[in-house]
Parts: sequence; C-alpha cells; structure tokens
Amino acid sequence: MQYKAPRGTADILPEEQKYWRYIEQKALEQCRRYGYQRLDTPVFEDAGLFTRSIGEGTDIVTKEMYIFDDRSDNRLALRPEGTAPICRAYVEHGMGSLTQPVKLFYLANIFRYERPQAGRYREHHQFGCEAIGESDPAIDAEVVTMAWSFFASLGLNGLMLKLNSIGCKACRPAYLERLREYYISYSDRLCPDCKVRMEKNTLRLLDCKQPSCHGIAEAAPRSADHLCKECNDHFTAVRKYLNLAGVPFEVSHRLVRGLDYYTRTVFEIQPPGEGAQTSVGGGGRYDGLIEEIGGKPTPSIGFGTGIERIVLNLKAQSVPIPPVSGQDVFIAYRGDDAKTEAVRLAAILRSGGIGTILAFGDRSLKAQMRQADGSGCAYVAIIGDDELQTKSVTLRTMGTGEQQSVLWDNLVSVFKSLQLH
RNA sequence: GUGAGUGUAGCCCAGAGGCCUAAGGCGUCAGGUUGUGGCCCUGAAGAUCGAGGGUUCAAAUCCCUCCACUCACCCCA
Repeated sequence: MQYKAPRGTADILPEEQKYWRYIEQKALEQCRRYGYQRLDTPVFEDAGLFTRSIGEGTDIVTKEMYIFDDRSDNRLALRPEGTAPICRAYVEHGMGSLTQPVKLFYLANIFRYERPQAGRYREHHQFGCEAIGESDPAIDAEVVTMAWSFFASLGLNGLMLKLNSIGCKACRPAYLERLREYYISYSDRLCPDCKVRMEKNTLRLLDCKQPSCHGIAEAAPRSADHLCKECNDHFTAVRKYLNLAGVPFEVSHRLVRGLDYYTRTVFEIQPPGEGAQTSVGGGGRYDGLIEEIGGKPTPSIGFGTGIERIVLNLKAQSVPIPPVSGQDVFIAYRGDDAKTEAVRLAAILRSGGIGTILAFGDRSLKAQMRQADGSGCAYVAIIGDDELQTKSVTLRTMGTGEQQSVLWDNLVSVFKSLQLH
C-alpha cells in the first residue's frame, strides 16, 4: 500500500461515528446547562504561545510539538493543547471587558509527537471548558461538577474523581523546597526516572508509577499541608461546594498535573481498570496563564477530556450507544422506463425530506432487494411495468414483509404520516 | 527516545522447510426458472504470504536488515 494515515493518526470510519456523535451531543448538552459558549481556534498558532504557557521544560514543548516555519518564516505549531489558544483568543478579542467570568468551550483536534499506544495518539481530540476571569472557589467547584456530570451523562461507571491543591506562586516554591529536601534523603532508593525528576520536575516525583517509589511518594510532604492562607481557604471552600453539589471526590495529595501553568485546584478523572492511560480528563486553575501570554492578570480554571479515551471506555463498558439515524426508503426498479421514474421519484422524496436511496446499475430485483436489506431502510418502493401502468409504487415494509400500492402523487405525504426514524 | 510482541485476501485467521497450484469464516458479487430482502444452498472474484537480502535442490515456513502495527515505559487526554 502506497499511502497510509500517518503514524498515530486514525480515520474515524462510518461505523465509529455513533460514538463521536454521542459524546459531542452530551458535551453540547452540558455546555448548554452550564452556560458555556463554543470558541473554535485555528489548528496552528504561533509556537511561542505554547512554549510560553505550557512551560519551556515540559516534554510537550521540548519534544512533542509539531513545529514548523511557514513560507514567511513564522514559527508555527499545531496546537498541543486547548487552553492556551482559548486564552489567546480571550485576550486578542478584549473579552476582559465583558462580564466575568467568560465561559468558553472547544471540541478540537490536538497534536503531539509521541509514540502511539492504547489511548495515546499523535492526533487526538479533546472536549474542554474554560471559565476565565473568576477566582471564586465556587466556580472551581462548578467546573469540577460539570466535568463530573459530563462523564455521568455518558453512562460510564466506576470513575474516580481525584482532587488536590498545588498552591500558588507565593506558597509553592517553599513547598517544592521541602519536597526536594525530603527526596534527597531517599535519593539512593529512587528509580532512574525519579532521579531525573528531582532536577527537572519535582512535583512529578509524586505520581511515579514504579512500585518501589510508591512508599516514598506516599509519605512525602503534602502540598495541601503547605498552602498559604489564601490557597488554603480557597481549597477548603472548593471542597465545601463540591460536597454541597454531591460530587464524590477524593483528595489525593499525589495528584499533580503536567503543565506548568496550573495553580491551586487541580483535578483528574480516572477510569476503572488497568491500562496505561490513567486519566480520561482533568483540569485545574491557571491564574497566571493569561498574564503570561500578555493579558491582564486574570484568574481562570478549566478542564479537558480526551475523546478517544472516552470512546475506549464506552466500548470497554459496553455502554449502549444510539445509532445514527439512517435512510427511510430504498427505490428498486425493473426496466428503463421504471428507472426513469425511480430517478424522478427519488428527487421528489428527497425534496420532501425523506431519506432516499436509489438503486443503480440495473441489477436484478433480487440483488436490489438484498442491497435494500443491507441499507437499513425500513421501506422499499418497487417500480416495474405494473406500477408504471397505475402510476404507483409497490411499497414493501421490510420488517413485516407487508406490501401496499401507493400512488406517486401520494408518496411524500404517506411517508410523512409514517413517523420515520 | 527505550523495551517487548506481531505482520498471510476488505476484515478475523489456519498453515511452522517440500503433499501450498496457500485452507476456512465474515464480507462482496452472481445464481437457486419467468418482479422481491433477511435463513439456507451453490458458485465466483479477491493474497507478488509487510519489504529487501541470505541459507537451501526447495522458503509463507530458517537467518539478517529495514519498515509498519500493537502494547508498555517516558509523558499525557
């Protein structure tokens, strides 16, 4: 085969579409209920937007971005995440002068140059929400609640909501210092990766997957115990509101998030079962991000979810997915004159809003019926010599095999009265 | 970037040195008398056995290289 979809990308085939439509529809419904408006941004942005916001030292920036110069030597990157572009649009369009918070959502494809594996692709899709311009802990709780109810509405079971606070730029440095000191005393017992993390990304030490590091991480100083008064009050309030909303969360002091811009509230939604991907969605507060990319200081919080991972979980749990609605009637014909009439009737039916599939290729009626059966149409309209005489079709109900004669002039109105799909 | 596993028709797969002129199932197409689907029956099309090289009288089967896919690590949705 000469051409294949690039590594880590995938075609979403017709038989897969029902999952995607289902998820989109649930996402749209949650956004309506919570008051989020859609904002679509370009697939590529100035690369600097991401290096600045995500963090110069993160893997996403250092080795996973699809980055390129265009013909005018602009350094561009395919978006490796969804939050920074939304924030850029917020700043660019002066949304800071609107009533705050501004609540936006996106459904977008995301690109990261990684080795693909289950639930991880070079192009994947995210549904995400951002509530920009509000520091009230009540909105943290609302965002978390929305994410949670989105997953609940999908019909997924056994999900876990993990919550933590990682402080702000005032209190985090001191905590990180404590953490580093703690880890130094165990440095000889750490896995090789963790030795690197000590220098590169101290917080990440906490969620190491190696069993040998679990005990050390479990006993490590907890960020929630080292918050400044403001952050502590905030975290306390978030938990209070979440309890009020009836959201079953679990505080996890080992929950950290990968991107540099997070502050205070962070959360993650974890699917049940084994597997590499430990998260189907997550988010947090990013109070410094908008200022970092050139806006005024603007407290914000949001979350993102991976559509492919949701599909994986829907399949794993065999969640029933409604089929996408199909066609209503298949037109079969016998002979040239009948074919002419079939073409004419198909046009009339479609103009009348009836989903119509027309047979092609002058194949035998048996072959046409087989095709009709496979097409999922509930009805087949057959035209042959007899029907031409009476200006009618033989309308067969595939489920029951019953047939009736319907005049051409009455076809559309008959179908309209049949309560299709 | 690292490690392991797998590559045979559109899909699932049998075959593990000669009996392979590569089997079966699904799907596709055609037929089972003259205008009718689903079940059943019959038949047909469809495979340079991932690519290249090597060993051998003989390779889908053994060896090497490459490529791709899958899973895991790193990281993340």
